[in-house]
Amino acid sequence: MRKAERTRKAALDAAANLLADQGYHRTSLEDVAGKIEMRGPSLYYYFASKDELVEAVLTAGLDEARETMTAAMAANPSANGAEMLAAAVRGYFRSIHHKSDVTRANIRCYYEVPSDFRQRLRSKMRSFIEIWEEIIETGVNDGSLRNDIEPAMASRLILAALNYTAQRRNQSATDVESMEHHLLGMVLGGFVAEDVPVGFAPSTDDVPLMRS
Amino acid sequence: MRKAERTRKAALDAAANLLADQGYHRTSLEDVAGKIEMRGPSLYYYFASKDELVEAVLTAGLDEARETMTAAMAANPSANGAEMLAAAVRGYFRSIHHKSDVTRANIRCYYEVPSDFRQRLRSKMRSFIEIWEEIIETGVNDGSLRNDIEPAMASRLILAALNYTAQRRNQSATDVESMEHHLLGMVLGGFVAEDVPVGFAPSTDDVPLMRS
Amino acid sequence: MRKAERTRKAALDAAANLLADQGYHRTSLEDVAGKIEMRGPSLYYYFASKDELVEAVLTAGLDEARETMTAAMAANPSANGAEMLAAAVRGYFRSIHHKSDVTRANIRCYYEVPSDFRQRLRSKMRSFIEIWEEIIETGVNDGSLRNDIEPAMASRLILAALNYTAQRRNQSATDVESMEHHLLGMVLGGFVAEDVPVGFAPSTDDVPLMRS
Amino acid sequence: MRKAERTRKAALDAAANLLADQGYHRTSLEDVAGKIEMRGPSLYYYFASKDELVEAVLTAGLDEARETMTAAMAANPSANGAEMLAAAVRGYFRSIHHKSDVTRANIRCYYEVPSDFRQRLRSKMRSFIEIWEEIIETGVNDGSLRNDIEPAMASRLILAALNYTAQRRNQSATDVESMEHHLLGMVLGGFVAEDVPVGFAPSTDDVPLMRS
DNA sequence: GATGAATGAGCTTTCATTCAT
DNA sequence: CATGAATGAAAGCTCATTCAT
Repeated sequence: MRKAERTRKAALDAAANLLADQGYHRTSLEDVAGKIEMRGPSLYYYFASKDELVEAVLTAGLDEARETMTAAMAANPSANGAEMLAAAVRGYFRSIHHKSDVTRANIRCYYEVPSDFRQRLRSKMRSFIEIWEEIIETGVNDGSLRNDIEPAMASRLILAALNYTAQRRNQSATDVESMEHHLLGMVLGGFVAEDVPVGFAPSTDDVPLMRS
Repeated sequence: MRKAERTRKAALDAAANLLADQGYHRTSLEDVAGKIEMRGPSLYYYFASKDELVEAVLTAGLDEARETMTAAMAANPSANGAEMLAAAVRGYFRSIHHKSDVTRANIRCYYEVPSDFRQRLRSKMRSFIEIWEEIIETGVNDGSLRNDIEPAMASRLILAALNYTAQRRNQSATDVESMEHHLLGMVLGGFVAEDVPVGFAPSTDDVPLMRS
Repeated sequence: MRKAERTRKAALDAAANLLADQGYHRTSLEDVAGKIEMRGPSLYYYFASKDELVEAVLTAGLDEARETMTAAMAANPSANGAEMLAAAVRGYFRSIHHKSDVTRANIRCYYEVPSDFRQRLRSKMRSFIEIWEEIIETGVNDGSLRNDIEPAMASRLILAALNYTAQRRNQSATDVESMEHHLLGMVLGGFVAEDVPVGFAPSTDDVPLMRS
Repeated sequence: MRKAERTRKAALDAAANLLADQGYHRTSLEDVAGKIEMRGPSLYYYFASKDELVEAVLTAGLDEARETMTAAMAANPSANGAEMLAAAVRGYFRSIHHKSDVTRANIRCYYEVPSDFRQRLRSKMRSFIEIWEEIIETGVNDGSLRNDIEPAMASRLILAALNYTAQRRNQSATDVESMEHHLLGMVLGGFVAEDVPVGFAPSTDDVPLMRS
C-alpha cells in the first residue's frame, strides 16, 4: 500500500509536468506512464480515467497555489490590504516558479479541459479567487488600495498577469526576479512615472486618458 | 467567384468563433463546416488543410489587433509614451471585444497549435509585440513611464492582462467598460491608493514591500 | 464538334502519360485535366467516369500494340515462325518505346485496375495474346521454333520481358537499342553461349540442368 | 510475448497475401486486420504505420528471394556461370511459387509504393540484382554465356520473365512445372529450334533477323 | 499491481462524382 | 463546353479505454 501511494504520487507529478508543458490534449496517458517507467493502461489502477488523473493534478494545483499564497500572507498578519496583496502576489508567484508543476498545470489546462470537467473544479477555483477578492476588498476598505476598483475585476487582472509568467520557463534567476519585480510594480503602482498623475481611465474616447 | 469569396469568409468567421471558444484541438473541420451548413471535406475546396485554415484565422487575428491598435494611437500623434500606451491598450482591447473573433482566436490558440505551425506565425507575433516594446521605450525615454522597467517584460505583462479579458464574453456593456477601466487603471497607475507611496518591489522577502 | 474531338484526344493522351508513369491509383482526374489546362469535372463531359477514361486508354494501348506488331510482321509475309516472332517482338517493342504512351499505360495499369473493370478488357487482351500464340504455333509447326514449347506459356514469358522494358524510360537511344538487342537475343537464342549445348531444363533438382 | 509474435507474423502473412493479390493501394489496413479476425487500428500495436508493415513484408520478400536463390546455387559450388544462372532461376522461381507470399508481394508492390518509401528498399533490391549480374558476368567470363551480353540488361530481362510468373497462381502443379521449364528454356537457349542458327539481332529493320 | 493485447470513436485527408450555372 | 462548388465514401492514424492474465 505504501508503494501504491508512491506510484500514484509519481504519476501525478509526471502528469503535472507534461500538462504544464504540453497542455491537456497533447498529453497522452502513454506519455505520462512513460515518464515513470510504466505503460499507459497501468494508470487505470490509480485513476478511473484520464480526466480523473488530470482533475487530481489541477485540484492539487489550486490547493498548492492557495496554500503557498496564504502562507506568504500569514507571515505578516497585521498587514494592510496593499501589503497583503503584495504578499499574495509573491506567494502565488513562488507557487508558479519555485514549486512543483501542479500550479502551472492548472494554469495551462484549466481552460483546455472539457467544460463538464471544469465544472467540477469551479468551486475550488472560485474559493481561490475569493481570497484575492477579499484581500482587495480589505485594501479598499482600509484605504491602502484605490477605492474605485471592484475586487472581482481587479483580482482577475492581477491573476492574468501572474498566470502569464507561468509560460516563461527556463529563465535565469535574474529573469525570474525581474518578472516578480515588474509584476509587483505594475499591480501596485502601475507603469506611469510617479510624478505623472494618472487617474482611472474613462472609457470614452474623446476624454483624454490622463491629466498631467 | 463572388460566392466563393463569401463562403471562404464565412468559414474563416466560423473557425475564428470556434477556435476562440473551444481551442485548437476541440475544433474539428466538421464543426467549422457545420456552422455554415456544410460538410467537413468541403472546406478543402478553400483551404489545403486544417492548419492552413487555422493559420489564416490566427494571422488575421494578429493583423487586426495590430491595425486596430495602431489606428487608435494614430488619433493622437503628439502623445507621449504613457498616452500612447493608454491608446494602445484601448485599441487592442477594442480589437478583442468589439470586433470579429479572430483576435480572440489568436489569443486562445497561439500556444495550442503545434510548434512548427506556431513558427510560421512567430514573425508576425514578434512585430506585434515590438510595437508595444517601442511604446514603452518611448515612455521611459520621455519620462512619462517609470525608468526602472524593461520594455520586453512590461509589455508581456500588459498583454497578459489584456489577453485575459478575451475569455470573458457575453458580458454586459457595463462589464466591458469596467474591464477596460480596471485594465488601464492597473497598467498605468496600479491598484495602490494614490497617497500610499509604492516603489518597485524588491524581491527579497525580509524587506517590506512598501514604505508608506 | 471538331474541338470536342480534339479535347477528348488530348485528355486520352494526358491520361495515358500519367497512367504509364504513376499507375492507376496515383493518377487523379484533376491531374489528367490539369495536363490539358482543364479542371477535373470537365472530363465528365467526355467520359462517364474515371474508369471509362482509363478503359479508353488501355483499349487504345492494346489496339496500338496489336497494330504496330502486325504491321511489322506484314513487311515480310513469307517469313517463317521464328522470323515472324522476331518481327512481332520488334513491332511491340517499338509500340512501347517509340509511340504514344497508351501501350505503356496498358502495361502498367492492366493489373492495377479493379477486376470487374479488367474483365471488360479481357477479350481484347486475349485476342492480342492469341496473335503471339499463333505465331509461336506457326514456328513450332514449320520447325523454326523448338517443338517442346507451348504457345500459351512461351508467349507470356516473351511478353513479360517485353513489358518490363516499358519501365525503363529516359534512356539513351543506345540503351534502347541494347534493350532490343538483348530482348531478341534472349527470346530467340537464349543467353547460353552457342557452343554450349543446352536442352530444355528438367524441373527436378537432381538432374543436371545442362549437358555439355 | 509469444502471442504477440504469432499475431505479428499472422499480420505479415495476411498483408503479404493481400499485397501480392491486390497491390499496395487496394490493400487497406482494415482488410489486413480482417484476415486475421482483428480490426484495423489494432495493427498499430505491431506496426507504426501502414508503410512500416508493408516495408516489413517487402523486405522479407527480398530476403527470402535472395536466400532461396543463393541456397539453390550453393548446392553446386563448382558450377560454371550458365549452371549458376540456371540454379538461380530455379531458386528464385521456387521462392515465388513454393513459399509464402512475401516474394510475390515484393514483385507486385515494389513499383507501386510511394517513391520515398521505395528508396528505403533500394539498397536491398540493388544487392539482390547484383547477385544476378555477377552470375552473368561469371558466365560471360568463363565462356558458358554469350560474350555479347551486358549483365545489367540481361539480368533485368530474366527477372522480368521470372516476376511475371508470380501473377499466375492457382495453377496445377503441372502448370508450374511447365512454367519453370519454359522459363529456363527461354533464358538459356531461347525459343528458336536448335538447328536454326540465330545470332543476336541487329536493331536495324532492313537486316534480316536471322540467318538460317 | 501491472501489462499485453485489442477496440471503437473520432479526426484529417483524398478523390471520384454530382449538379447548377 | 466548362467549371465552381459541394459531397460521400473510404482511407490512415491517434488515443482513451477495456479486459484477461
